[in-house]
Amino acid sequence: MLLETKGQRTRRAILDRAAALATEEGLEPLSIGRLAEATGMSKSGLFAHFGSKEDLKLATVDHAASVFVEEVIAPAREAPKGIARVWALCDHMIGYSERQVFPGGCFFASAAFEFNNRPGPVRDAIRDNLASWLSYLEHAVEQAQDLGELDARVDAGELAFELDALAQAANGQYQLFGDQAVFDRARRAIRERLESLRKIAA
Amino acid sequence: MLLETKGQRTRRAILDRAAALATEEGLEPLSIGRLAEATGMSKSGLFAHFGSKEDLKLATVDHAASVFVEEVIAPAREAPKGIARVWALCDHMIGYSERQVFPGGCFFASAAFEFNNRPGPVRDAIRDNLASWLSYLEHAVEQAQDLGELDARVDAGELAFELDALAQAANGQYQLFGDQAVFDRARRAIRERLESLRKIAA
DNA sequence: TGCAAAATAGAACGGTCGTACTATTCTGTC
DNA sequence: GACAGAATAGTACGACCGTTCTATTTTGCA
Repeated sequence: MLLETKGQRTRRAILDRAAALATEEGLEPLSIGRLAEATGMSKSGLFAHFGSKEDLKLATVDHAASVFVEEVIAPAREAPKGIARVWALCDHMIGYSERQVFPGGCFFASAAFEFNNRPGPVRDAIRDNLASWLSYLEHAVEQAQDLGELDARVDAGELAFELDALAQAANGQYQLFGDQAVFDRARRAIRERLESLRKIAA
Repeated sequence: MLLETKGQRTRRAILDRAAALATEEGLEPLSIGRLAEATGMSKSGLFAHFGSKEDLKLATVDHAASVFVEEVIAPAREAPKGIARVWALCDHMIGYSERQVFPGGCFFASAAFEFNNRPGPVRDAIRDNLASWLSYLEHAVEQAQDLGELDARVDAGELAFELDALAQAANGQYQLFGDQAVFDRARRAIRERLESLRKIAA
């Protein structure tokens, strides 16, 4: 038996397309028929991989989460703990938006706004993923503070909020205005904010 | 003849509901039937006010823009030019989100993400409104610099980007997490950023 | 190579969508 | 108070939605 059965391979291919299309057209309005057409499958053949559209949406969110980890979290983990890692997280977050890993920008930014006010498991999954990102960023800030690299008087949650806000704004404005300069703008703002809080080694 | 004919009154009531519902359900998926039900009208009766759904969407965006001006721009214009007005713009922007002028948060934040990748007049209208907000904020920053209240070495566009990012993040996170503390968080970050750039009167 | 099981396709369902057409009710002016 | 025109309602249409059921093809191990 191969490492991956054919069904699993197809399923992953579907979810890849689904996550991509969801950032362009939205997760809810992305129809089974549209997705089947985009993957060259029949509606029912595709549908059989998921019990329902709700399941498809949930699986798409999960898939996008693993892409995010792969593209942002994992590479940043290679940077040393401290300011370097905080910076790496922000930089890779912006890079993931800039490189258009998803054609419509950050999957979770789009999905969060779409499901803001639609209670249910899909919204919960999106919320949990974003909360987890924010708390990971906050944790990295705390590490930098514990290492004496960052001013410990600033609230870690507050700083994480600010850094994420800048990265998110770059993502959103690039999608809307199409000007890549926003990425530099966000990077510079983040770098300057971090520098302003850097502690000289005692 | 009255100042406003009955048709105009109805039309405005429809657009009020449409803008509100759009922030909850989205502008595209908000159907004519759904909106008719919400306003107690028949589908066709409502539809007759707009030649097409596209027209309805465009009218809704215009209506939301006038609400935004009324709730954010106009009150901020009462603050004196300079740092005070920059602060007032941000503070009212956050307040407009906090008070839930639209039940699903800032109309343009939701709409921008929804129409990011859907070319057409609706996307253009949303983009133009957001561009106009950003340039107005930038202009206020420039005024504060010209008045010698703000460090003139910082790029006005860059600072406007940062301030807007913080306000937008508060809007987004509140919608998703429901914790009002993000508004204080954004206000504090904005206030501290402005204070760090305040120039002592020469 | 054969064969059960997995994967995919086809056709059909009730429901809702945006829209067009026609009929009815309401408004405001003379 | 009548009457033209505006405002609203009723009905119907084709298209697509998610989903179900049944048939067909493909897969991978015995």
